[in-house]
Amino acid sequence: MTETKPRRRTPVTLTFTEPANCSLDLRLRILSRLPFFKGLSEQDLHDINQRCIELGFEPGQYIYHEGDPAEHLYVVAEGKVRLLRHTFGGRDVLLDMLTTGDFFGNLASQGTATHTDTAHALTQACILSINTQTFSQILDEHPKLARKTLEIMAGRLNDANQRLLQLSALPAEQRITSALLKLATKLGKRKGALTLIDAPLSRSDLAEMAGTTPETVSRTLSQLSAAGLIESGRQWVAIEDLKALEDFTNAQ
Amino acid sequence: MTETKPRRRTPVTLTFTEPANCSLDLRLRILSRLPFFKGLSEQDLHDINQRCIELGFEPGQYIYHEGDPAEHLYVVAEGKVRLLRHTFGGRDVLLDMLTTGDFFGNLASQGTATHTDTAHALTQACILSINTQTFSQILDEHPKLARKTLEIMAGRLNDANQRLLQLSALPAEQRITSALLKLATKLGKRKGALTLIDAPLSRSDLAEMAGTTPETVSRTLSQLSAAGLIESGRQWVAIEDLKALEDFTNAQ
DNA sequence: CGAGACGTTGAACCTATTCAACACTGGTGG
DNA sequence: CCACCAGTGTTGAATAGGTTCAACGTCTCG
Repeated sequence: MTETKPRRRTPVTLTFTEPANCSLDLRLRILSRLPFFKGLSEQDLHDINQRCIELGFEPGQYIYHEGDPAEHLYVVAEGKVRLLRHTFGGRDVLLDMLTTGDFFGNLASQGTATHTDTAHALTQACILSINTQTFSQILDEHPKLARKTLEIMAGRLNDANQRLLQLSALPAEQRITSALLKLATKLGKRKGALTLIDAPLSRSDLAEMAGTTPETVSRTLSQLSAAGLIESGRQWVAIEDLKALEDFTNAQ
Repeated sequence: MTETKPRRRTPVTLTFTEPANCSLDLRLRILSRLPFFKGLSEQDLHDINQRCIELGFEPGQYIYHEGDPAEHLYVVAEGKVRLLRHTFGGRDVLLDMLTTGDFFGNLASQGTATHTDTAHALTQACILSINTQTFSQILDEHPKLARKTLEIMAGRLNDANQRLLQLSALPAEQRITSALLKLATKLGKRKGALTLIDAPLSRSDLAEMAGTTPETVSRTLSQLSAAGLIESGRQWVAIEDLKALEDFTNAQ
């Protein structure tokens, strides 16, 4: 197991099971699998399904931009979506990496609203779209879903706060390993002894997550590789030893 | 108007109108004034009021600590509350400064949960406390309140994300002015031409908000004072020219 | 009045950024 | 099919911004 011999081609999954346009029936199956809608009855799901529009995106396409009018809630049915925000200086900050079952967009705010961030398809993606007002009605009709949504939002706020803590207190190295762990938890896929982060992931992406520069990420990953904690190549990172990386991140 | 002559004593309001224990009736009046409960009927408010316990805190007292079991939702009836998180290195990060009408604590998560942050009374404070389960029921009964809560959480997540952006992209100086503006919006009180941040506010508090050190805050405030943008003294800051400070923060 | 917390300022140091040069990969067009 | 080229990644050296450490001044409260 010599980590000095990285794979040639990316080990990241790039296949896509659904065609761009799914049938109502297929969508219903997708919906029923989403953790977000878990606990709802068949009837409820069918009801919600009929109120969705479904969109297909190619890698690199934008779903919406910061400042666009925000009239929809989106749910990832398949694929990965980058949620980011632009700085004045042209740099980007990666707020979240969304995968199957995650929602984004405008939840339920009244009146005219604009998107406060940008959604960007990282891979080919199938996205369900619900009008904000319609979703508001659905929430009113399903207190269970409302509470679930609230819990998810509370969880995201907690994550954001934790990241604030790290940005203001931890050195770059530990912010990077922390980002890796977060991604591994969310997108991790076992590949033998390794845990592969199953999304195309550049040094810049990691830099935007950890609040640093691609150069610093590159240097840090080199060190981590040398220490036998990770393996990485062009557009991919895999973790050798999750436990060791956690210990490293929480050290001090 | 010579800003080289700071006030001797703090101009911050330290009076407290309510005694430690308020009557049910008085509490009802407080509740009806809270923006959080706006739009609910008299009957609903009365109903909620009866399910609240009310607590009094002295300045410096802790309401709960990170890691404590989280069984309650709290609402600030009066006073200021600091919401913070500890780092491993002993440093603190100030997540939010709460004032009348703001809620904090555990919203509605199922099962046993622990607090992920620490709540600390900055001034004398009157806090209403509702059992998490009870509040869950209230949310189910009042979809309007549920949606309002969801909107507030969405707003806080947005704030946190904006702060993440600033921490990773802006220099310390602009993060500090940004923190000042945020505080001025939330706790600002007109004092003639000045906008006073109406809470006891040390250099350390600002440092914990802006992700920097008390020394850097001190240096920066000195510069801002010299530039005629703010006035400050021991435990207080007032803004001379809000517009100019905004321009400064958003420059570049 | 004295003690301790808070605030200011200076100087040395250090981490991470910036700028730059170069290497590798993969896809495209001749 | 191969050569080229743009995007991506690596590494080095100089730089700058902020932290850290330290000393001192000032305010507040008991």
